[in-house]
Amino acid sequence: MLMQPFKGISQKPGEEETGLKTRHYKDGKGSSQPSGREEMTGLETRHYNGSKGSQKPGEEATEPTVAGRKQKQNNGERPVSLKILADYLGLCPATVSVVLNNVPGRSIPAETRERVQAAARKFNYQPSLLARSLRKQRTFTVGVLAPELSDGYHTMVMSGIGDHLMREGYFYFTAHHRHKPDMIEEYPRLLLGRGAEGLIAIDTALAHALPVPVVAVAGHRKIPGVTNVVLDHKRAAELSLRHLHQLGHRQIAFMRGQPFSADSDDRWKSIVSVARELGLEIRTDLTIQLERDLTSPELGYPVVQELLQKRRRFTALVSFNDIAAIGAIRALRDANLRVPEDVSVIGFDDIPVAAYHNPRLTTIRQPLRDMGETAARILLQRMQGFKDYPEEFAVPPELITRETTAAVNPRSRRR
Amino acid sequence: MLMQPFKGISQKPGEEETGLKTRHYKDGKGSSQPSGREEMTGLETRHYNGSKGSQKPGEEATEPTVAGRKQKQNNGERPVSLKILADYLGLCPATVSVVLNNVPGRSIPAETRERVQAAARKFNYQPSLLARSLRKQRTFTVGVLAPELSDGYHTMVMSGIGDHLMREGYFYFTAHHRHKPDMIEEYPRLLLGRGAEGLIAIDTALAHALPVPVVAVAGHRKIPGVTNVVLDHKRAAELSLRHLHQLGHRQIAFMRGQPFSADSDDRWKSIVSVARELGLEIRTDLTIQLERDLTSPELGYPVVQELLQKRRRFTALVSFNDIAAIGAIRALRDANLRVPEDVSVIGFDDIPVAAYHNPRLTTIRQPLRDMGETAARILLQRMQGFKDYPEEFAVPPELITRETTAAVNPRSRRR
DNA sequence: AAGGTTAAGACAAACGTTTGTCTTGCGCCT
DNA sequence: AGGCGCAAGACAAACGTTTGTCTTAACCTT
Repeated sequence: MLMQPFKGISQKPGEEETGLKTRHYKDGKGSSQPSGREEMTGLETRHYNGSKGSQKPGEEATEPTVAGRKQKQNNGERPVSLKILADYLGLCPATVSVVLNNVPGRSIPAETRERVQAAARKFNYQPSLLARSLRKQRTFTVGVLAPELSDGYHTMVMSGIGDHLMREGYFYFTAHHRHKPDMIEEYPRLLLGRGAEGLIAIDTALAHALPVPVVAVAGHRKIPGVTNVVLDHKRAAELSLRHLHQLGHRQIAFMRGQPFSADSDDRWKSIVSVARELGLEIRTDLTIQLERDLTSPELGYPVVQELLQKRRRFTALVSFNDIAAIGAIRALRDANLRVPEDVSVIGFDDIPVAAYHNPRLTTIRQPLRDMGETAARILLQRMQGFKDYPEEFAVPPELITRETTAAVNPRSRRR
Repeated sequence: MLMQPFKGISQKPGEEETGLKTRHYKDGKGSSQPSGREEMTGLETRHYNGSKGSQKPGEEATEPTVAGRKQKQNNGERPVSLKILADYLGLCPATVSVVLNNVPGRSIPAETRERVQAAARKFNYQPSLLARSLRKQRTFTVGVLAPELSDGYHTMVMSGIGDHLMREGYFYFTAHHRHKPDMIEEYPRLLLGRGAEGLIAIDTALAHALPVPVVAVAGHRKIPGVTNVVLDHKRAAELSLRHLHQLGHRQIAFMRGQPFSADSDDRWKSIVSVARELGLEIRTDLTIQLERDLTSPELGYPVVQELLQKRRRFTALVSFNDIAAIGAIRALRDANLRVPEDVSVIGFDDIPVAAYHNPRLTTIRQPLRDMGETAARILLQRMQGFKDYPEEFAVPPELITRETTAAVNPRSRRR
């Protein structure tokens, strides 16, 4: 009993420890000789150089085992740690870490290097990012906050975010808040507690900046220190209004988004501004205002019904988004108006539904996936200390011409 | 200089330390008296009982500061830790931890308790889940693996998963693999390295079980040890076929899903079985096979065109899913067939698009959100050591009757 | 007054890493 | 032979918690 076999990795019964010549990393607990270093000097060759002879290369990996002193019931079977690996190799954990991370400036002979790497493979060593994060004060993790996970808009942005983050080796927590203010308040804190080094908030009424970099996508408010990735609404308005204008439309109805949201305010302001440039009149009796919940299915239906009851003449409708446009089209059809023959309708977003709808929806495409990627990119830059970021980052939209817009029809049976 | 003020939380210039009577938690570095404990006994009142007098309640919180010896450049501004809080309170971190976690069986006087809680609030203390996780070997984190983040099917499941997990106080990492085998192999390992205690894989061709509990949703393969949450395909087939049967349809075309997927195999087997029960014939010349990529937009279009060229008579089409159904309907219309007057079409999934489509799609609803919740529930149970779980968990579908199915039309101009 | 009990909280070890510093032996130089 | 430089790797201290054990003073009992 002068020398125990290395703790932590159990030997197969067949192979004795004699051939292994492992060396103990002194940790003062496992070895039975408290001050036995001197006695062991004979064995303490710095260079471990006998393993290959006694260990057949093709041999199966022996099962790693928990190293705990008290050896609590060994189900649970913890994954093999650096320490266990080091014990097995007769090295100190630090050295193993150095090898596995290719730390520059540390000289490790090729043989040791290979030995360590082979052992890591053999035991399928997976470093604990938890421990690493704690030590390095760096988690490579960010938090993503969205109102909803089942909504096409948000998930498309998330998809872009995910693409970029994973490409850069980051992982992310997702949390959804359903626009509940207390959750919007609480989750960022929780995410930071879990080590998120940055936060992306999609379509969220964030209250304030945080002690980590924050990037918003279509943020509801402008918050100092928070970069807001938004659509270039001016360009969007130009695309849709010019399109309709070129088709001959002069009497255009408009749908406004919910109030108190920077995003929908911006959209509206841009429309007003571009309409003025084009000499188009925005009539209040042709303007309808959407209620709060923008994801409700038949969003556009009732408001357009209401509009139709006014019996005002219009040849085109600019919808706040695609969902509302679809509801609007249904309302128009139910009133025996054809789209696009009698009324042209243009949507916004280009959600996946839009291309499938019958008729296919003409719309302004928000490059949502790009916006997500952009947000992730900016966040990572800011996390690397890049200070010179814009307060707002506008992404250009695209006009997708499909089937719901057409030239004004002189023979149309309008009201 | 006999006593320094507590390190780690900087005082406002105005308020002197005299009134604070903090007590040093002995850590051997900050205090200038290495063996000065005896000399300090006069100050070492166990009960901290003078702060209220000198600290006005309404007073703003002083800014916490990094405690590091070397006091590296103090931007970065680390969040306040248990140790800092303890130093401030003149307690030991362990005690603060005990109070903040309400550890049972430890006696802490109410006054101390309140003092600690007040300080935690004051400095907005947020425990490091990282450190906690490392210590407790418990992360309250799971991983969620999906092919895609922008797809309605997957995100609806994710939404259910997220709901349940957050409700139970868990957070989760999301990773998407786009069906790439190497990522399907790699991500689970990475997720475990980050401390995930369990894994949910949606629509994924997982290769093997893992050292943590795994639950699949619509898993491609049956893997021992992995609970698979699937739709009750038998019931689904009954719902759709009985529906069409009752409407008088006898000549029915079928669309099969991609091969080598357990999920689509099960669907098909159930259809065959139920058709037999109902005495419906499944004709091979009315059966079309879908290609691999099921999320491609116009999935159903070409295959139905091909079918139509055969000039076989059929009055109804059972589609593999909603997306394909929409493509199919377009193909039918382009061939001057009306839906549902000439051909009834029934979809599968009830994706959000389905209700918006024109005509609204009759379909079999997969309770995707429920399936996600169920998967999360099962996972959590298994993580708590619950062993008695089923290998497969079937969730019942629902028939959603909308506008694309109708009774067989005797005056139909069929081919 | 001695001993026992208990309340309050300190202490230390541990979780699994990383990193700055230190030790030791070896080879080389003059 | 003494000194130097360097290669190889050990050592120890952190990162921020939690938890089992230990200490101390006060209180209680007889």
